Amino acid sequence: MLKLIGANVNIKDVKMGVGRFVKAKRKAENLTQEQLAERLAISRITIQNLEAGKNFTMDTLLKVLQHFNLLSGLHQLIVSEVDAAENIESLY
Amino acid sequence: MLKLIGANVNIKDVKMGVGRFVKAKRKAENLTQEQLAERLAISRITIQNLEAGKNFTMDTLLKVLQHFNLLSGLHQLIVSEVDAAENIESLY
DNA sequence: TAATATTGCATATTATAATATGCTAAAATT
DNA sequence: AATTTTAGCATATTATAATATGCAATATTA
Repeated sequence: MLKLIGANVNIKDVKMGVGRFVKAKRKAENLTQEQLAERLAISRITIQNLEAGKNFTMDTLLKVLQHFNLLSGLHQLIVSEVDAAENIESLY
Repeated sequence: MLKLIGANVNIKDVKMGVGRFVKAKRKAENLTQEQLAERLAISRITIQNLEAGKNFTMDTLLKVLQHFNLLSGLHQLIVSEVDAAENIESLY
């Protein structure tokens, strides 16, 4: 079966993607896992596991995103999605 | 001090936003916490905690997003961000 | 508005994420 | 290329997310 637009993404894929993303952002700032970890007051192993696509918590992810100045943008995105979702139901 | 564009978002705010978002999407499908939970093979309490802005794992969030057909979109977004981040470093 | 269903929340238990340590492989530095 | 630094990974321990249960407060429905 030929698949034109790529669906069938599983949860593991997304976690791996997040891991690659964090690693790329970290490298872009020339930080070691150890350096990033200590700035977020978490352990190197937690960064290592996140980058390796293991399961992790929202707190860990959000600390990382906060370091890369992505927290406000994410929050705005979520808020606008909430408004959209809440307004759709209020239309009926 | 007057703040024009809203920064200063903290981690708790984002988790609360995710909670409101999930609740709105769930309500839009007329599902109870119990119904959503059983479809994702997790407990109602986990949905309750997520919606209340407590800490939660990526697996929990991604199961929820998968139910609302948002996993592929998120994955594509991440992949494009990874490409951007990796290409920026490869430019130098 | 009475009955029923759903949600919020507290406590206790279980599963697992976060952690520390130690080692090996791979990069980076000299 | 030898040395030093960094990253990956395994095992064991600790902290905490996920869970079950019970009950009170709200919604929802009859």
